[in-house]
Amino acid sequence: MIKELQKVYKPGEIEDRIYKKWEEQKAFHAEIDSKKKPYTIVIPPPNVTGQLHMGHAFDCTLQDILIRYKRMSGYSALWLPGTDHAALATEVKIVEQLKKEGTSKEAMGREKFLERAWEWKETYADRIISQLKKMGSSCDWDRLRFTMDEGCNKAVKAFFVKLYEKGLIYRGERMINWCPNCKTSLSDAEVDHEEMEGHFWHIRYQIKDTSDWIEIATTRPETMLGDTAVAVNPDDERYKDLVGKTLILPLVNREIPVVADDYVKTDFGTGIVKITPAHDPNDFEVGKRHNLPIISMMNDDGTVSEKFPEYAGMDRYDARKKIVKDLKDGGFLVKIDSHSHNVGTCSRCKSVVEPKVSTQWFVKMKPLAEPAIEAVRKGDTKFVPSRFDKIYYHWLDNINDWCISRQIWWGHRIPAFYCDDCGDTIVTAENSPKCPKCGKPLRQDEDTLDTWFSSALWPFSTLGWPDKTPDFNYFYPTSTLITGYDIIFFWVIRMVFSALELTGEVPFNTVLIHGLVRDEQGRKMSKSLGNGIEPLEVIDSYSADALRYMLVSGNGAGNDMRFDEAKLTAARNFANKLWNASRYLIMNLPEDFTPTGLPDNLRIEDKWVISKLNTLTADINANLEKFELGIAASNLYDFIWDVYCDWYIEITKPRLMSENKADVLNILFWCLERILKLLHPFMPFITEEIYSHIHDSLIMLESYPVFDKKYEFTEDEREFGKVIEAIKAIRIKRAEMNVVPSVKAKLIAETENEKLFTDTAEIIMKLAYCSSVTAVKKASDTDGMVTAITADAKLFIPFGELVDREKELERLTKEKAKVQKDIDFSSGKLSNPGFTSKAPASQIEAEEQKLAAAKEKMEKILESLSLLK
RNA sequence: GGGAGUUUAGCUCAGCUGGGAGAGCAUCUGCCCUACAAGCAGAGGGUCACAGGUUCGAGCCCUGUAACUCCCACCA
Repeated sequence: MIKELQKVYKPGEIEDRIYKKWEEQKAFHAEIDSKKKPYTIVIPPPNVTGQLHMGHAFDCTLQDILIRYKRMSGYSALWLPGTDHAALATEVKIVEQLKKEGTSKEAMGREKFLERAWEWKETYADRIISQLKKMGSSCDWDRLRFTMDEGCNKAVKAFFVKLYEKGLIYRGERMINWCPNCKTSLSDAEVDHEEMEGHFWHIRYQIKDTSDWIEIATTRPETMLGDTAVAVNPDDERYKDLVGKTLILPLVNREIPVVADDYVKTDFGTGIVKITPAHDPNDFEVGKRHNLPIISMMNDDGTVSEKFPEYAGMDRYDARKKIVKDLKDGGFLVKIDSHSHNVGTCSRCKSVVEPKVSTQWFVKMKPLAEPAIEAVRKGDTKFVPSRFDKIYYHWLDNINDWCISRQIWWGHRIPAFYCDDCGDTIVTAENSPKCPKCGKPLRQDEDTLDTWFSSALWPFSTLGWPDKTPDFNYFYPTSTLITGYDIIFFWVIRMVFSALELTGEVPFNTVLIHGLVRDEQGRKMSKSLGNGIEPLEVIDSYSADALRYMLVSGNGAGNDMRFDEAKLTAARNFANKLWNASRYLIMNLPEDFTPTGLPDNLRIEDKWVISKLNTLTADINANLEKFELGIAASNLYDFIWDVYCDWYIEITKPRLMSENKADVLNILFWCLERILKLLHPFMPFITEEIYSHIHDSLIMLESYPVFDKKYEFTEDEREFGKVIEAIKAIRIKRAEMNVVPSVKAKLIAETENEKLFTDTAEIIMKLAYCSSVTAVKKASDTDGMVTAITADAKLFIPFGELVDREKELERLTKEKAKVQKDIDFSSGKLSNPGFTSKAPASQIEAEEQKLAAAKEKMEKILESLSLLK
């Protein structure tokens, strides 16, 4: 039953209704089906820290296009959704919120705090899910997951226990990044490096029992409290005698040795370095080599330790000021230079992080990294675009052990237990284990795991691992991972090495990398700049289809894209165009129309459009397979707007108004169906809505069109192209002479191809505003007529009185020159032995055809010129 | 200090394995032609950053230069 479309396209009401319909019919649900091949995408789980931004909108659009395409192409297509607990990021947000309420997590206690966190999670996860739905995401909501749900917890414990048992997880005292504000350790990846203007404080230390001094330079003078040595390069002639001497540390009066170490550069600073093993990773290494004591001068919150009563409890920066002042007063400060240097900051709270020696849990990375490098090298996992494998390799080649323990509450508690009686450490997946020796209850480690420890398992923990579930067996490994280049090293590498370790397979075959969405000035969208654009607001004013189309069209894979209001308008207009084109056909269809497919006797213009649509179908499929979604999107735009609407619909108008229109209706119907299906992954809502007016079934569950040889009409396509060329030539002529469309004129077409022009006379009349078309081999009585020239025809129009002979002469001369250039170019190419001997035959043939066409055109121009004179 | 990306029409950007430069917006001209003025028909506008090289042929491949952007890195 055919149902009319409303006159005005109103996406708002349509989109919500359509989404509900999909959900009600369980259209997103993927079944295990042995007759189908699986295609799996796991969503990069958005953090439950807030709502979705434009980057998420981009990310989920790409995923939805691919999953809809694959679903329609006969795969059992699973898009598995979920959210990430985002341990530290979320905890920081909640702590902020508590602060506003005048309380703190310490005041609340762990249990109450976690209750609060779960409430937070519910709120934000719901919001994120509803936003994903707004975008049209066809996720299998029956399989919705969360990184801290039961299944993920089980996977995390299994992972931890396995690595521990293999000796790949260990606990130890190492130099780590410490955030004094969040009061937790951080991994290297969670530290941002910022260039900051700072100072170089030159301080002098006295050599014991002498009146000699040495001068050192430091950017962090407060750490001198923890100095346990001073180092020089062993090859530095200047300080040869100094090695082995003892110095008196100013203010503290501690005696410290001078040691020789290669780490010190002779050409930087004074060539003498203060060594503070507790507060600098390099110094820590130096300290190890020289057996230096580690003296920590700072508390976990960034205040000075009680060991230094003068400064105890002072914030690190206040202490710095006072220490500098005291050094100055004591005559120890030589000078202060300006110096810009890189400072590590906490990626969550932006505080300056402190290197700190601390007992933490680590993953030994080298043995895990090697197979991960190998997997990409072998091509088991491919990056698209391929250049991104460099980031991947670079990170893995230089990887250090991964600090996984965090001193926060929101997250997976580390499955390690300690017996206070016998001092044993037990790592187990059990919930309340007893000490195997003394049988006493054990104390669980207070710390939680880095959030990436659980997201590393996402592609398989969500499918049931560690159990061999039917889902896991069928849908794993997943097919394509889609994510931004900014989290390759956070997430992608961790998924690859954990998958290889735990499942023995790569987690996905392809990683499709996309860029960032920037604002209209090209800046990164961020909260602090306030330049973020809300996807929901865009959807309200332009529709989700338009947003999706805007995000995906015309941008190169892996490149950043600029948010562009004009592009959004264009996308909205495109949707509107499709709406109206569909509405036009539907209103011409009888209510009881039943399509009978393409008729047997197709006209040349029908074959033209069918053949072009067939080629488009091939191109779209090919581009989607290559992940060239942007190209596929613009291919569709061009075909729908230009070929289908502006040409074919216009061409068929006369036939549609005639008595015998069953054939043309069927052809138009066939084209529209195919167009809607091809476009559906890109603009799911509008295509589904239109489809519902011509069919009872869901378009999203129909088959995706594929190229079919029987719809290929190369010859007719080319022939009809000549008619189009003639129509364009006449239109140009009329435009030049300012003849309005309402003024029709007789047309005489002088051509070798009379039949073509006779057969298409009606079309030419309509589109080139003619009252009649006469095709002849040789025209007579054309004196004073206007001529439009194509390679295949000379077109005469009786606008003699409108012709300015001078102008016409000028125009023809110009065109002659242009065609002459073509002839020169082509014949030059063809007479070049290099070209004719080396170029492919098809290329040469094409060039010959071009030359012939240009020559024919030239003849006609010359003829017209001679008539004018 | 290493690495990557970008540089194409006034603006924002496409351009797949090398075969006479494209789109949208903007500008100009003319159109309500019974789907669409969120539209239709036309027009103008580019030494494809620069310099070399490879090739019969380069926006595309190679080398170098410049500008901008980003990522990584423990020079105190």
